[in-house]
Amino acid sequence: MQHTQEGQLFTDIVLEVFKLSGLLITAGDELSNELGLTSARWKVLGALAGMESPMTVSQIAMSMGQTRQGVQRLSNEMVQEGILVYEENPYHKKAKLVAMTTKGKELFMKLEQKQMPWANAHSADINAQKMEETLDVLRQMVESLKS
Amino acid sequence: MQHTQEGQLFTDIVLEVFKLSGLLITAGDELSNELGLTSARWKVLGALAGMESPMTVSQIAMSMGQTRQGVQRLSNEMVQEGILVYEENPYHKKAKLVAMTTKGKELFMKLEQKQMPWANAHSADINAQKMEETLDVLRQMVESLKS
DNA sequence: GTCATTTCGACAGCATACTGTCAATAAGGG
DNA sequence: CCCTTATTGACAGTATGCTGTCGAAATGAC
Repeated sequence: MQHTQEGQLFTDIVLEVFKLSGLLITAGDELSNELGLTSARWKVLGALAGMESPMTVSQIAMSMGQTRQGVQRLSNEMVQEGILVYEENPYHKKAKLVAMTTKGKELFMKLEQKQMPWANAHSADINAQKMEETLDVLRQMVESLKS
Repeated sequence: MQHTQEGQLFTDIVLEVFKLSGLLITAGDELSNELGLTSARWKVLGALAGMESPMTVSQIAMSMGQTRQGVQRLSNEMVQEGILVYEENPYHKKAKLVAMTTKGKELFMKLEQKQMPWANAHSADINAQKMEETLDVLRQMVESLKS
């Protein structure tokens, strides 16, 4: 068996995604570390900020594409530090809802203020139409791998 | 400061790359585990296979976009298991050259035979031209983040 | 209402990958 | 040749994220 043309491109993209992911985690850590956060915690805040209503740990994990155990560990630590708070869930007594505290919301706003110029600078020379198509391809790959 | 159009797309791509990377590592582990390997070790073999001549640990790490310490750990374990072997480096007495053993080469061939149909299947419904552009965008992002 | 199934929090264990540090070695400039 | 600098291997510590397991609780079918 040989790679099809698409299969070879797919494989090349896979290798590039591995490299890029490592660089992005490092960059995210650098952007967030002076606020006492990391890439992983930032992503939890981002998941919460992207929704109007608070979510359970499982729902956050689902939206991040990770396991609930990992998110549980992060959110427990962030509750300890006063960034998040567990609220009673009227629909489920055991699965508490995770919400940002005022401190958490302030942190996330500061992070966004640092992330925006960073993202703008690193994307200035990249064609927007090609980025749209990139996003589309990546989403297709995610969808294909989820099943 | 607000996101530019490109900055917003860049940010969306970043989040999708995080998701995809996790799924790909899991998929790679599944493909390789019955051969006693993992995604990380597979990548080391891939780096070696992509070059004609053997490389040092530092060179492998550089090509993988990782730190030499991590690759050193992986390669030490793989030497223990007879997959890799350290050879004397005529140009540097301390930095040994890493090479695949016969067993390592056989493993990598078997991995490729499993990876190809997997890649072909998951890419069959994705437009090749769009994948070319995706690869191009990802490489631009990697380049932008390296500096 | 009862019971099987699912979900949830917690914990343990493992693999990956980062940083920092250290001593030993190698490389290069004077 | 000597001495500063860079590279290398090894080790420790930390963070992330996976799997698996467990008991408790919630859910849903009947």
